[in-house]
Amino acid sequence: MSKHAKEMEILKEHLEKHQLKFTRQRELILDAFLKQEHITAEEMYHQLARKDPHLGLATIYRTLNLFCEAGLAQARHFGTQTQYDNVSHKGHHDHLICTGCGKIVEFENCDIERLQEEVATKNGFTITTHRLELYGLCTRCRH
Amino acid sequence: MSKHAKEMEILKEHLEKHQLKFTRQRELILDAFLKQEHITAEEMYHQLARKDPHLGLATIYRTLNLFCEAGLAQARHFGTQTQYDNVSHKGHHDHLICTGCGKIVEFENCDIERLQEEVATKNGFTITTHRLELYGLCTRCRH
DNA sequence: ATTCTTTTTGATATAGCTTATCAATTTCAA
DNA sequence: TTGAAATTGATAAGCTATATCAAAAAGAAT
Ligand SMILES: [Mn+2]
Ligand SMILES: [Mn+2]
Ligand SMILES: [Zn+2]
Ligand SMILES: [Zn+2]
Repeated sequence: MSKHAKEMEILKEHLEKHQLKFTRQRELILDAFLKQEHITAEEMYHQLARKDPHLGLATIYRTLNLFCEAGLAQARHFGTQTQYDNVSHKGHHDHLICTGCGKIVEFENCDIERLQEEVATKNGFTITTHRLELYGLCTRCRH
Repeated sequence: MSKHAKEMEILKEHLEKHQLKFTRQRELILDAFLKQEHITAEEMYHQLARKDPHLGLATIYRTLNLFCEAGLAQARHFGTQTQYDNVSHKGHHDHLICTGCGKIVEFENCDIERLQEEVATKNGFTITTHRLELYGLCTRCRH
């Protein structure tokens, strides 16, 4: 049984349901993706260039977006770059981002989530999504 | 005394301090900017085209970025578009954004801010900036 | 295994938004 | 009034992501 059997199964189910095909590229990209917590399309492109020099950048983008539709990934826009977040094994969370070294730390805070709902209700809004990012310096970069 | 005398003064002080010049375009753009809470460069371009059809889009961008440096504006990236936020008369705040009609509501919540600091400290981070946006539907768009 | 339809891929063009370039113009201090 | 320095407007270029399209691959049916 492969290391990423469960996620591979989720992908295959999504593919079947939408009459899409299982390809060598999709398998390759999923394997690489699941080894990371957060990765950009560009990083993945360079990383996979070693395994398959002919893999196109457009295919990387298309496939990562496919993973988003299948619920395995989420696109996150941090600063200027777009990180694809491997959410196959985790629930909702927000991020701390170090502007020094690029380190990303995930966190969950129910109190903040609850206060957000309160703010929305007070203003007559119904929240569908939100975005909370804390930018700063990590311990190492502060020194 | 002009309606935007105070802000005009802030701009002039910034210009002097940085050996920049006070121009007709900067005055025109500041006047238009201060009438809005949030505006995109593109919107401002079209709005001012009536008053001065020769005003270039690059000048709009340059000038709005100048206002950011002078502390009169802040660039905010909501969804795909960049809104310039008129912060001349207000302190820190976050936003509720209606994905139906584009309405933007500002809010301040000390409890959320405090919890953010807590989260950062717990993870060894020192926050320099943050970003909190709540996306959803306003009362009108929900019906 | 072969055929055949549909989807996918890779190379590249294009889009959308913002900044860079640069000659001509304007500002403003001397 | 003069002249150095900054600004402007038109447009090219940069950057990231998507669109295009002919060739290739997938996979169901035979
Ligand atoms: Mn994450
Ligand atoms: Mn605002
Ligand atoms: Zn760091
Ligand atoms: Zn609305």
